[in-house]
Amino acid sequence: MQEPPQEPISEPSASVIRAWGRLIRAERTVVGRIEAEMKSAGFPSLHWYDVLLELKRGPEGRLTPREIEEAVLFEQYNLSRLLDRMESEGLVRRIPFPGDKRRQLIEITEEGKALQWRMWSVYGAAINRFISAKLTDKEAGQLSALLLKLIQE
Amino acid sequence: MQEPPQEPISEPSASVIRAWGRLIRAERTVVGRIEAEMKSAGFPSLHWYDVLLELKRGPEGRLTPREIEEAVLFEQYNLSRLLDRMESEGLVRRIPFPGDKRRQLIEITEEGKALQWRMWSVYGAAINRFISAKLTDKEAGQLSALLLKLIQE
DNA sequence: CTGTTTTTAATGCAATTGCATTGACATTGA
DNA sequence: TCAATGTCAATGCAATTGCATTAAAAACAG
Repeated sequence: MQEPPQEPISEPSASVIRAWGRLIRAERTVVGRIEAEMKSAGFPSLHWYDVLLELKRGPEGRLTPREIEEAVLFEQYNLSRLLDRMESEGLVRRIPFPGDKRRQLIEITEEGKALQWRMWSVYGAAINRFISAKLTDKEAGQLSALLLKLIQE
Repeated sequence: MQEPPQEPISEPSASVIRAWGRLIRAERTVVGRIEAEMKSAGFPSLHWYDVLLELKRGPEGRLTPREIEEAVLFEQYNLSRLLDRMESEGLVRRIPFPGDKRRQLIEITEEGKALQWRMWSVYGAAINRFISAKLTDKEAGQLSALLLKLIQE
């Protein structure tokens, strides 16, 4: 078996590799802890919260699925089905998009707003416990700035 | 409907909330980009890579499932099934744990080592493109230090 | 010892996610 | 105008993940 000629690989630096590993690990750790709190308080997952919050912030509590998708970085098909479930729980409703029959508007219901509010009391407390307790405000600012660089472009 | 008396909620600070949002978003963004590269190069997901790398580092290329679990933060049942799939691809094998019939040792095969190596050439390049290109080494070090604080305790 | 508790890994079944495709409509360009 | 292309959302089906439980073995307590 003949190996194809190998490109010379320029290794990422040790500090970059370490940062990458920590990013993965920190995300899993903190999400895991917070999700566990949400679940034990009887709430659905943070994905539901993300959608509810985006909608609540949107004009008249409405966004198109595309807009939600971009805001929360879900796959189109996953969002489509998540909205099915949320609609069947009465948290959102689908309404026609004026002037374009392909699109639709997702509107948060009063029940949806109420759930977002109730979830926040647990979610905010969890963020305090798992983030505020670990970082000063200044450090949080530094972290934000660094992560922003990763997101950009 | 009578609301139960509400605890006074101490809101997380704006900078903490922003850092938290960015952590989620940065992780999704970078994982998404890197996973896409791995997939288009015909490789399995990074979860497979994580397991292969841990095993390769372990003594004689062997670890117990518990050890892997702790290293990569997967759920026990997910790891159990992931190992099934990896075993059926010939990447790892399960061998008895001497002196404890509950446990087992997972051993990476030559094929597993080869796959880890081939994946790294793509993975490392992706890390370069999506992280090294965005952060200096110094910034990567700062990021690591901040994320470490989140993981600890 | 022997019964109880704990640890380790697997598994049945439900829920979710991923992949590929489809259907409906809108937009573009000759 | 109308064919070709692009956009938006849904869906069939496979793969994976989550949840609850189980089985087997080890550790522990009296």
